[in-house]
Amino acid sequence: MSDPGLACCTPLSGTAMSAEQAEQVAPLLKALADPVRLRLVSLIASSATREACVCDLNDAFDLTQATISHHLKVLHSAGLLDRDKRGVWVYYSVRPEALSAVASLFSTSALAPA
Amino acid sequence: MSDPGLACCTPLSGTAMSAEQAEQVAPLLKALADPVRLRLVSLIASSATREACVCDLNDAFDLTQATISHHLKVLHSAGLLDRDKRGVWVYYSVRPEALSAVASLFSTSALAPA
DNA sequence: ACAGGACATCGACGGACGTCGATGTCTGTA
DNA sequence: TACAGACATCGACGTCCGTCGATGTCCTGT
Repeated sequence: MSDPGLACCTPLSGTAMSAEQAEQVAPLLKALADPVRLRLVSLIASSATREACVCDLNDAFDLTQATISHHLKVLHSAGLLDRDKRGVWVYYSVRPEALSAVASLFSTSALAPA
Repeated sequence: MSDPGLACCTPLSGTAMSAEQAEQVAPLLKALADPVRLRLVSLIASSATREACVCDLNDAFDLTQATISHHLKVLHSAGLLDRDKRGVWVYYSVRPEALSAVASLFSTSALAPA
């Protein structure tokens, strides 16, 4: 709200991300913005079968089973992981669409570095 | 920690992200995991000169100047924004290295969708 | 039917987060 | 030198987050 003749800079070109788009993507980033959850997704994504059962994920961390279950729930609620119960075990797999939705933020959208 | 003969799945191939790498990138994601901060970075990155002064950024939101200043500080502390005071005004610009560090997560690392 | 294991849920606790009004600091101008 | 404006900092408030122990639910083998 500066004086017209005293502008400090050009008034921000209009190709930036919309507020709605930001509100949509931020929860995905928030779900990933934790070291444990980041490693969880990475462990599942780098698995040979692109999925992993909770028991093996538990063993990869020095955390309680309740805590790992909580983090998996957060990732699942955010739409980043799929959940598949097979018998006694539960298998989580990554949702490529969700991950690429975040990836496109940094390549094609207004956040592209170049 | 299941019985050897009773494994529920292969014990997670070893190409996943390290704990140290996760601890390093998570703060960057946490800084971006907010709608306001996401728009701030987008506004600055999409600006013609790749920078923006705080006064214009203030006008783009229905938030207090103190709140915007706080968000800019968070982004700056995370290494995502550069700060340059020129006279009365302060100009923020994106740090391409930081942004591409996050971008590489989703393209080349263990989080790549394909 | 029963026992045991895999996983989810609950309740609680300490700490971090987003926002605000008020105030401080610095810079250019009258 | 005094003033006004741009931006940062401070202190406070309510809310959300990460973690835990305890408990619940569901499945499988005996």
